[in-house]
Amino acid sequence: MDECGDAGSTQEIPGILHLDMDAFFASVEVRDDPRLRGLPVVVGGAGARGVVAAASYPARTRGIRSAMPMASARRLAPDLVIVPPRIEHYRRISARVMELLGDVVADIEQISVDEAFLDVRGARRLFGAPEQIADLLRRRIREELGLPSSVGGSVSRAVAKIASARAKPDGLLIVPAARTAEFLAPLPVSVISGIGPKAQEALDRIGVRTIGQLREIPRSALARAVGPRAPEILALADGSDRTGLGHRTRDKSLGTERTWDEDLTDPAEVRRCITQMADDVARQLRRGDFVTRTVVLKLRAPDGTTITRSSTWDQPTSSGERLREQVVSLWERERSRMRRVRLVGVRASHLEPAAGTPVQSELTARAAGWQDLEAAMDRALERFGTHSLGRGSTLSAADGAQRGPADPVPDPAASSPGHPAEDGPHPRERGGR
DNA sequence: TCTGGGGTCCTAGGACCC
DNA sequence: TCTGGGGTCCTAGGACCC
Repeated sequence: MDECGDAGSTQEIPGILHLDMDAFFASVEVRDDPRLRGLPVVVGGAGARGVVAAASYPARTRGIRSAMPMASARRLAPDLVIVPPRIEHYRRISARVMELLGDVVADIEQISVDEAFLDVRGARRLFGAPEQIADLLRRRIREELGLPSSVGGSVSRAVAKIASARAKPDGLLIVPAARTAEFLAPLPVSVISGIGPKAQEALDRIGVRTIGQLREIPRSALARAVGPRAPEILALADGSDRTGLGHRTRDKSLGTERTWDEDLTDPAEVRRCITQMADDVARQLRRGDFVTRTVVLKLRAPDGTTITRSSTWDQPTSSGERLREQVVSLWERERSRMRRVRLVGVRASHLEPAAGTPVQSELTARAAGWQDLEAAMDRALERFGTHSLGRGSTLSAADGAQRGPADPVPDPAASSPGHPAEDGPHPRERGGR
């Protein structure tokens, strides 16, 4: 600690913590099936185009990482245990984690299923210094949920997040204010949230690989490489960033997409698929009490070329009928150009809360009838499950043929309960393509 | 057997209004 | 008659994150 407490700002407390669950999905699966302990376990799709969503530490020592194609993971570890994801299960556990955090710290910003920022500056009187609070949180999560987590602490959220990644697995790292620049200098620029593969490449071209180097280059060069975030990143690099907790805003879009192991070639099948997806999205809207004004169709060709086509209404809706109509007409305009399709997606954006939103202007008796029908279908689906109901046109002979990458292929070795496991993906492990 | 699925945010051009 | 600029909305694409 030598000069640490006073060198920089006077007594500045590194009171922003970032707590990240270690290999979250994978850790949950191992916890639930102790036979998996010590094995290379991944959670993810086992199909031809599946990827790793989370990898246990034994899997990581074999070189397996999140976002890696499952085929590559299998090559690295022939004895790989592949567990299909149980997203709902992880969500419930995530909620428990957040409850535990809330028992100790009032100021929390959850940023994903397995991580949260905490401002502990107000909890010191009751629970002690940030280190002690972090220990307490990690211990409780371990004792009550049987799961490992890591915590980073700093005067800013960006540095706290970097610190938690350096602390993994199962560790704690607090960076004193005065040591921030020194801590960051040797780290690769890729640890910065927002520096993805493209920005990294651009920086690499001008000889910048570490945060220390990044601090030395002219602002204009930095701006060219990373765009409008340059000032923010510069503040981070020199340790002056003081960004604290943000506030969660409500959802802005919601959707679903699917990649096929084999490309779709039959237009009727594509149509059926987007119809079902539109219904599904509408159902999610109603469940969340949302209406939408914009629906987006996403198509990916076999070569990876991706297009989106959207359409916006004057009045918001949550009607599956309207989404279907719109998304099918978007498809009709593109189908001649997209003869083979690898991915199809439907998304609703410009979400608004349903309460108080004037419903579609043409809410005539007929439309009202549709809404009643859809509400009844929602209730039936809740009771009997997803496969109990469907519109006539979506239930066709081809239905059984909708094999997807998600076909749970329980890994040969493990007759495990099969679920995904994920480690809080490390900051740089996933990237855009 | 080369690349998932859920999202957010930003940019840029065109249309349109003033 | 010729000309401008700002603001906003929509669409499309892309980078990035977990």
